[in-house]
Amino acid sequence: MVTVSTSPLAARTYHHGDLRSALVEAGLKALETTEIEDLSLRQLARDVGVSATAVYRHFPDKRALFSALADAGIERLFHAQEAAAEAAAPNESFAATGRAYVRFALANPALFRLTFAYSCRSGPTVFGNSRAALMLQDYAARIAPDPEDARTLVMQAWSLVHGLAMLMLDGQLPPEDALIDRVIDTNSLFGR
Amino acid sequence: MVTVSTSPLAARTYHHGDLRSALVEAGLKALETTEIEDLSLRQLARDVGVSATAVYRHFPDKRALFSALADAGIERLFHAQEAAAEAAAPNESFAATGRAYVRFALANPALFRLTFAYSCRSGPTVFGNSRAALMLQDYAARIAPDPEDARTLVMQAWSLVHGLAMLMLDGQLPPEDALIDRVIDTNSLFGR
DNA sequence: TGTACATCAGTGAACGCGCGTTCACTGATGTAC
DNA sequence: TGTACATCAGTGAACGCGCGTTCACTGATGTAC
Repeated sequence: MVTVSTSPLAARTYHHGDLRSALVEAGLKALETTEIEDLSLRQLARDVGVSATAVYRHFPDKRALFSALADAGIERLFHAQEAAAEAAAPNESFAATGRAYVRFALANPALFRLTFAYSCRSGPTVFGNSRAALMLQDYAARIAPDPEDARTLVMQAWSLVHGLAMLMLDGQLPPEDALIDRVIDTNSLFGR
Repeated sequence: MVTVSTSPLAARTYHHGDLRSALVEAGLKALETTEIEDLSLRQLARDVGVSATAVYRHFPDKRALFSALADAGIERLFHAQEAAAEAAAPNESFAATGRAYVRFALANPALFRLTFAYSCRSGPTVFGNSRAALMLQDYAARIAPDPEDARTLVMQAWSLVHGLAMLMLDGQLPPEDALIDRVIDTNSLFGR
């Protein structure tokens, strides 16, 4: 990767794929160390080695760029949950996906926040319609045969993990691993 | 209340109390119609009818001003919960406080968000130490005799209501009253 | 095979914006003697 | 009772800041004939 050069072409830091995905990658990278409110369109353009105006060839405005980051965030969150489910014992996998949700939030605080701040208006990839949500609905249907009960269970489980994640991110609850395990316990909560 | 005038003294919109509380009041008022990121120190000063620099006589910086707003938000949230508990049947009052928490968030979205965004570093009034939290601990101790269980129950209940509130605020779940009642159901969740 | 032309992803300069904060100041108020 | 003085909540001008977005442009690429 060429990072700095006087030649306009070599100054670009993206070689494979187009500028669009390079910007998204740079955004994900930046969110590892930057708060949402300090993340700017201009900075991402700088990171990629491109003028700020070049961004407008690929996104209508800043919001659209951030929405693309939110989509990527949902995808990553889902993969984290999927991996956790596969690693867990079958009767523990429901709780495992919930715990993975919270741990993902703690590991990627800025991305997690941006995901929920920008996904709601981004169109078809609202979390409620994502693959992660479908997985959750699957689990709920297995525990609660009645569809109405299952739907309620989905919302309860989602609220529980989302609330725990937010409270820990906001410093209201200590972000401790043991605490996550204790709070997200399928058996004690949604008693068998 | 004098609102506009060429006389410097009459231009002030606060008559009773000091500028500090006038600023907090103006902030609470502004949060009814303004997003957090559009709320500025300068605007609040303008609302009160005072120069921006006057604010610095009462708050070291913008963060401190916003933290004062967060404190006021916690207080209001607690009162909403308290009122709901008193209005409910005794065996329903635990759920009632939780439902009031969510309804408060929906009724005061910007204030609710600011409360949690700014209370964590504001010092002694972190929500975890507030009167609202004490009330919650009371309920939990009544349901779960074991102190460890009670502590877990506190965090589960808080996470549930906080998560539901955030998901509804972020447009991930529809902000419907019936849904709040169904999700926050003490009996089905923390079964007796 | 060569030429004319459309396309389109980039460029740099410029725009207007409101912000948080600092500075030296003013002028009313209260108090000590 | 009058005077000198400290206090302190206000003032307006100014600072530097980086932002999102618009504009007219350039220059490489591909295609039609």
